[in-house]
Amino acid sequence: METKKQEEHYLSSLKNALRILNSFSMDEPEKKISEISSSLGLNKSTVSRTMATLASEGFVYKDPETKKYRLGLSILTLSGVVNSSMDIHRESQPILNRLVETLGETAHISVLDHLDVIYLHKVECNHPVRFLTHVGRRNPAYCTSSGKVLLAYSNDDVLDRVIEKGLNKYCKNTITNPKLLRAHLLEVKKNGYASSVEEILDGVTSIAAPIFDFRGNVIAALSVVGPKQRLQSHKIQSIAKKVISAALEVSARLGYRRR
Amino acid sequence: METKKQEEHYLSSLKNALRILNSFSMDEPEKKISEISSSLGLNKSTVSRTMATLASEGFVYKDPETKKYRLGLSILTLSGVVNSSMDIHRESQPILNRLVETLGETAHISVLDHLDVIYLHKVECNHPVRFLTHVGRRNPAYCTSSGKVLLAYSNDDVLDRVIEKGLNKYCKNTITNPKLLRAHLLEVKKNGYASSVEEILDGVTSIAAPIFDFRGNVIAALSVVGPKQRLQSHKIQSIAKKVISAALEVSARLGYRRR
DNA sequence: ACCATTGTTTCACATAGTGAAACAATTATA
DNA sequence: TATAATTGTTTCACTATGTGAAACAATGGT
Repeated sequence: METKKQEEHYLSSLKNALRILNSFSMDEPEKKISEISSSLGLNKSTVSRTMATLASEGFVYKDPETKKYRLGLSILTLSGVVNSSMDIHRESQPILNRLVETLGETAHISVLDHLDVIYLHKVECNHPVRFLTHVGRRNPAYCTSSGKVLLAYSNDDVLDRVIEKGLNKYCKNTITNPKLLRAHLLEVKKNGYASSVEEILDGVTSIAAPIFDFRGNVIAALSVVGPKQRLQSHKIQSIAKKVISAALEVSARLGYRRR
Repeated sequence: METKKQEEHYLSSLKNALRILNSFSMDEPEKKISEISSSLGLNKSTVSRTMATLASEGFVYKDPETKKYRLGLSILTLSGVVNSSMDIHRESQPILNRLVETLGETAHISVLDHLDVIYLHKVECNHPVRFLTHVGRRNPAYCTSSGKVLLAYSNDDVLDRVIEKGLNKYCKNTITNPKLLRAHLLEVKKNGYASSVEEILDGVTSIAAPIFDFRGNVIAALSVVGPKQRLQSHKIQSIAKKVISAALEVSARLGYRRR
């Protein structure tokens, strides 16, 4: 008991429950008790009681047909609280709307969470061909335009940790060489925007620019995403200009004053 | 026969944590340990340990500036799973977009959760004057158009429980008489739509129609909301027609075949 | 500087959560 | 239809775990 670290005094039954919740994903949106039990290495009865408690507060829902559990509406209610209590969510809405209208492509706001980018907000375009991004989605930072912007402007140790964790080749243009990545991010910071053409997914291009808070810190990125065919290479510069100015508009609304 | 016994099997530390999470709201998006402790009647140390565990899995986040806790990004990630695993969310998107464009008002998809309506999905209009609804919001069912639609098509015992819980006069036109409410809901079912003019909030009008699944059950409502001045009484019928047909389109996409 | 307020950690204790196994309830197979 | 197999819930005994009071830290306000 003496040598145990401080982090170990987490409440284990709660920790179990949260791990169970976090194990739900797009690929596995519904699960049976036994599946959860074996995949997380928890006793059947523990899982059973945990799920019953989670259900009692609306965090999961037991489908009466399939008898599988899915995430419940309390999650949705809480996500509404998260969104509406975020200044950036509110302030970016009209600017994103306008940008989507002029460019005809989907726009996002995203932030860095650990080593990933996570999408906070999304305004979809009307094009029939769209992508399967969604609010809350995580992507590796080093192969998305928004992630690269956020890395470019964050502390060096974040980048160090990203590199230490390893650079996977997701797609043909993914930067997997640490040196090249460092050089590329310096370039991104110099240009004030990042672009990503087939670095994470075939045929997908994105362009991102930083959003600053009142202190001049980069707190988020604004990006547009679309198929390579529509966001062609020779258009990237002019689109980037629009993305940068939209991001600056959001920054201004958050109290940022350009020097 | 099972309800009472099961309550004793709930994991209390988990239940505490979930109650804490559910206590976050639009009005109280951030809280200190002591506030949580006193408002929920939990010991300081219990709350402290619970929050630490919640933070370790990203369910809350401690603002380093204010030292207050707010809901974390895991919530957003999970809400993305909830949304994307819902057929209705995906299928309604283009239809809502079109409706918002033609009517110029905000549209929602909502469902019944216990005795409340809860908004699953929202497409906002471009009007500068909008309402503070948000995805995940709960409203009493009996004084919103979508709630009335959902009540009109659900089992009698749901309505009984709503009435038993009491009909509060939220606004000048709120129906607080049980008999009148029952009669009104029969009318709603006959017409195939519901309207609500200043039943929940001053100056707010909404119009809703039911969405059916492949079995012909009503599983959600589609509604438009706007200021009384724009959604004037004499226009309601014609707007309702459009709302009904949009709702039927969504129903068709979910496999509903009109008989 | 002081006291007031809040958050974290310690500690002893009793409760509350655990796992194995029994029991139900389904579902699959013969 | 019977039988086996799989899965979910409940029981039960045990002790690990979460709890509250109080001590300790860390701030903040006056």
